[in-house]
Parts: sequence; structure tokens; C-alpha cells
Amino acid sequence: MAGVSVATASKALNERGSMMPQTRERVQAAARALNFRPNAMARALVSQRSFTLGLLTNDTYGRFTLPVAAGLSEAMVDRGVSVFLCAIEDDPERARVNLDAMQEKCVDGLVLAGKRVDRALPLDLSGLSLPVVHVYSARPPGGIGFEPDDEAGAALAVAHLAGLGRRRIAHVTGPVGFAAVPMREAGWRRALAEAGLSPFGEPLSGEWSEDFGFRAAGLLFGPETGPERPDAVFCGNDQIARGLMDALALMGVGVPDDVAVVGFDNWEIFAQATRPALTSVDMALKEVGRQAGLTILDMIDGKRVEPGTRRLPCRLVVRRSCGGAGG
Amino acid sequence: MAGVSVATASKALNERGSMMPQTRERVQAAARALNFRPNAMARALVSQRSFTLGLLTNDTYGRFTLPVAAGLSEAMVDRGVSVFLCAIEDDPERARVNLDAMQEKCVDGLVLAGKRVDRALPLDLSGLSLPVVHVYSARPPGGIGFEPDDEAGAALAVAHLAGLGRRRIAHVTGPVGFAAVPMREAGWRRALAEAGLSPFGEPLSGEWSEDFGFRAAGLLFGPETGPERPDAVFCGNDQIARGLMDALALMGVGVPDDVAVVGFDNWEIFAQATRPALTSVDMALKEVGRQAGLTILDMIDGKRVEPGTRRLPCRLVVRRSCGGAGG
DNA sequence: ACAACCAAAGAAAACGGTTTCCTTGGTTGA
DNA sequence: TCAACCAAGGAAACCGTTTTCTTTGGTTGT
Repeated sequence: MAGVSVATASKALNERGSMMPQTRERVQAAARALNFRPNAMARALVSQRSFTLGLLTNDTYGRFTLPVAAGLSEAMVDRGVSVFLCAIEDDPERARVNLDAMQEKCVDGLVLAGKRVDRALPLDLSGLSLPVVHVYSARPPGGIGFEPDDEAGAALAVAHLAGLGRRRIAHVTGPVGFAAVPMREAGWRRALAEAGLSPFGEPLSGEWSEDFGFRAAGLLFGPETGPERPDAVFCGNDQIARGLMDALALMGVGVPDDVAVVGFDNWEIFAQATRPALTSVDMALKEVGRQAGLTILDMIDGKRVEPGTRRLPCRLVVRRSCGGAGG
Repeated sequence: MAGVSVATASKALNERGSMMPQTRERVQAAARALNFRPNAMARALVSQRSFTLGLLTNDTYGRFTLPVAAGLSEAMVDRGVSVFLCAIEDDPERARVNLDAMQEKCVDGLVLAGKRVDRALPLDLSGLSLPVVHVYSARPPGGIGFEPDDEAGAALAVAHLAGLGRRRIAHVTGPVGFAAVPMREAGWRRALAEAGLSPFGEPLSGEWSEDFGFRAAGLLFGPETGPERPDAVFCGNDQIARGLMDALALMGVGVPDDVAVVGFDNWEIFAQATRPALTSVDMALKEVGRQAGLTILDMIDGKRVEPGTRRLPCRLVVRRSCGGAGG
């Protein structure tokens, strides 16, 4: 110690109370010399805030959760908040155990992250008095949710295609049961309308797979197709786009010359693997995680936060597959 | 309260000390009625153990880290231990900030997870008096590391091919700079030797990409190739296998009839997308995370743990691409 | 010269548990 | 009958901070 009481030391280090500058100096110097680190737990005990958040996710595969978690963790560490990771795997029992653990660890708030915006995590939140935000998953009435704005993202992609002069823009997408499907379709329709274009037929709805993209290419460009063929395809995800482009290559249809292709997800591993590289809508999930974190901090601070779902903007990553300026 | 002192209550709930069974009952009933949760922080303060671990990772993409993290988190939650996730992104400054945060939060131990077994995380661990294990990353001398046993995994794959009657087994793999490359190559050589076979040429070393796999197919099966062609290819990862199989399809080489293909990583999204589905070596990263966690708990308990790298067994996931019994 | 005030620093309580030690009263054995 | 012992439960210290309240001594105003 620097010859002062703990009370003085505490004030000196936290810039609180009034004291002689030289005393403050002396304490801080001593702290530095001792490599002193305040014990966050003791601090939490008295302040009733642990500066800790829980992240519960059922997305083992990590395609959605990991960017969200990274964005959350990054934004939080700057504010002295750390994030517990809980993998619950769609198992209600495991979810409960993890939720209990989070309560015992006195987290200040909870982020619930899923892999489908229209499915809730298998958690019973009733009787829980913690701030909670729902990310990329369904929220209960009155809850607070964060998602990418799929509709706007889709519109972004389609508007880009229209801006490049494409006129017959088809849409190949996933199963109708997914909420993302109608949202992305709505964006497609809106952007077409705004560009004065008509939809090229109805969207082709199948699975979120390369295989379906491959088959969809046959439906759109195969021999039994009528004279009217699309000059662009907006795909519901990158896997579909990948399969579609593989099929187009086999059919001798040139990308982007004959047809432009845009995907959704900007999953690097797919977007970079297609020939040419795939233009795709990036859901900016890191930013989603960031915003979710900042919002939950506001809630912890007692600020009033409007219930509802926030849809955050996507951005278009332009590569070669849509022609024009890109790449 | 159930009419007893806090001391008695504590003992009742922790099954400690001696007391009348009915007193214990009464306290536990009261605890249940009040939905009582012991405050982990207060407990940590006195016991000097936070039942908390830090997971620092530079693998933003999550391909390696997420399974490790899930395995770790799962194994730990059963033991009342929670895991902080810290995304450090190869940035030494961010690494330091997160490390400081973990020290302030009084974690009982640290798991450092990377995305390359031959690279250490950008962290200065000197002067750190915490148990640390290194997962899928380089460890300092005397440190404790966990990795999949690439050599044995590769041997598993090649032995399987040999067992199916394949005799001319080629190897297409990643850049020589990666430690995984010589390890997998060694497994290939060992399994060949054990089966009484010779290597089919030297391994083709390139990038970990579909594109390289595609080109490698040309080198192995192209028109300028000699009369001897492989009847099996063991690929250094699934992306290479995917590119190779795409090329084979274009070249009219049948899989698995003309040539069997095996990949490495068992990355579902690739392994399932190939036609036919890809047999691949699964690194069992969840188990790696589990073991790393259990070991660090041992270290926390003061048990002596041998320094060195533990290589955990891989398993072969058999699908159609290698013919034989699979799928 | 003395009351009033103020800045600086320390004492002590609090946070929510665990643990050590002590008290109480009943039972046992000589 | 009395010492010795034991089980049950309570009092209090402790973990490492923050915060409130108190003390101390110097300065100001009259």
C-alpha cells in the first residue's frame, strides 16, 4: 500500500471524492507498481452489476451465431463487459441448465441468438427479470428483436441488377416455411416495381441447397423453357446461387454476359468459390450483434427501449457475377 | 428464512456440517419456495474460484472454434463452469484487452483456440499465473496443447481406401507451410506402407481451395497424364475434394467407380454437396474442446498435468464417394 | 480569538455468501 | 452426581471492493 486506507485508494483509482493530487498520484503509482487489478467480482457484489452478458444460441453450426457473437463481444469488451457463450443445441433441458447458470452468475442481460428468424429458442423466460434481446430468432410479444432487413437487402440486390440494365429478373429461393423467403421475395417485388419492371414469373421455391439451385437452372434455362429467359437471377442464398451457376456453366449459359446472378448471405466460402465470384447480399451480422449489445446495455442502464423488431440494413457485396462495375 | 441462521442455511444447502435431517429439509423447502439461487459471485469471492473460464480465439470464421467452443461449453456447464467468449481477431491489442478483462473477471483458467496448429495467438502470457491450454494452435515450450491427430486421421482414411481394394492412392493437399500438410502426408504414407502399397507419386501441394482441387484433377487425370492413373485420391481437405470431384465429373471420370475420393474436415456443407456425398475425416473438434476443458479443470484442482500436445483421434465418416460399404 | 466551514482522509458498513469457532444442552460413563 | 463428550446450531470473521459517514486539522470571517 501507498500508506493510505482502502477507502482512499478506491477513491484515488476511481477518480472519485476530493483529495490531494499528490495522494492520488501516489496511489496510482503504487497500483501500477503492484500490477493491481480490481477484482470484478467484489465490485459486482456491491454494485449489483456483473458487467457480464449471457449469449444463448442453438446455432451449433455457427453460420449465423459466430458473426453475431464476434460483433457482440467486440462491442462489449470496450465497455468492460464480457460475454458468456452457452451452446444449447435446441435442447430445452440444456437450455434450462444454461439459463440457471447465467442467473447464478448474475449476468446483467441475455442475448438469445437463433438460426431462423421465425423460430424461438426452447426457453421459458417467464418470471425472468433480466433484460433480454432476441437476435435472428422469434421474439415474444413485447420483446425486443434484432434481425437483418432481408426485404431491404433483397431490394438492394434487385435494384442493382435493374440499374445494370437487366430487365427479366427471376427469383430462386428456399422453402416457403421460412420467414426469410417472403421477406426476400417482397424486396424483389418492390425493387422491380420501383424500376418499372414486372416479376419474371413466380419465385421458384425449393430448398436452401446447391442441388435445388442446380435444378432451378434447368427450369429457367432448360430446353423445355419458353422463348423468354431471365437475364438475371436473384437467389435466396449463396448455396442456391452456387448450384445454379454450376448448372449454367454446364448448359453453356454465360455469367454475367447472358445472365447475372446475385446471392444472399455473402458466405465467403461460396461467394469466392463460384466462377465468376458471386455478388451477394451481406447481412452484416456483426453489426447486428453490436447493436443488440448496445441496446441491452441501454436496458441495463434503465433507459426505456421500444419493444419490437429492429431490422438492420444489409449491404451488397459486388463481385463479378452480376457484371457491370463490380470486381 | 426458515427460522435458522445464515450459517445453518448455508450448511443445509451445501450438505455440509451435521444437523437434524428435518432442519435440512426445512431449509431446502424454504429455498425452493423462495426460488433461491446462490449468488455465484459472492461464493467466488470467498472460495477464490469463479467457476468461469475464458475462451480466446482468433478464428472469426468459426470453422474450427465453434465446434471446440460448443464442446467446451457443454462439458463445462454440467460442472457449473461457464465460458467467456473473446474474439480477438489476430489483433494483439484486442487480445491484451480481452486478457485483462479475463483477469479482472477472475477466470479460473484460459483456453486459447486458433485456426492453425502451427501458429500461436498474439498473446503475451508471461507473468500469467493461470492454467492455460492451447487448442488447435501452437503452444509454448512446456505448455499444454490439444489437437486432432491429423496423422492418424489421414491413415484411417487411406487404410479404408486400401481395404476397399484401391491400390493407386494419390494425395492432393494444401500449402507446405501448414503443419497439417506433412502430418496428413505422413498418415497417408504410413497407411500405404502398412497395406503394402507404394505412394502414387508425390503429394500435390497447392492451396486449400476448390480451385486447386479442380486443377489437381487435371494433373492426375488430364490428357497429358501417363497411363498410370490413381484409383483413389485422398484430399487434404473437403474443399480440395469438392473441386477435384467437380473436375472429375466434367472429365467423365466416375466416382466412386473409377476413382474413390476422401476428404478431410467433414465440413458438412461440402461433404453433403458433392455428388456423390463425400467420405471425409472428422476431426472431432467438439471432443477436443471437451477434453481441453476437463484438463483445465484438473489443472485448477491442482492436479499435475503433463506438458505436451495431446492429439485426439479423428473418425472417418463414410459416404458414397469412396464406394464400398458406405451410404 | 473563536465559531463556522471545508477539504482530506480514514472508519465502518454493506454486498451475499462460506467457514471457523463457539455456545448450548443433552447423553454417556465412572 | 459430575466430568467428559458430542451433536446441533449460531456468532462472527472473511473475501475485495464501494460508499456513506465521521474525524481531523487548517482556513476563513467577524
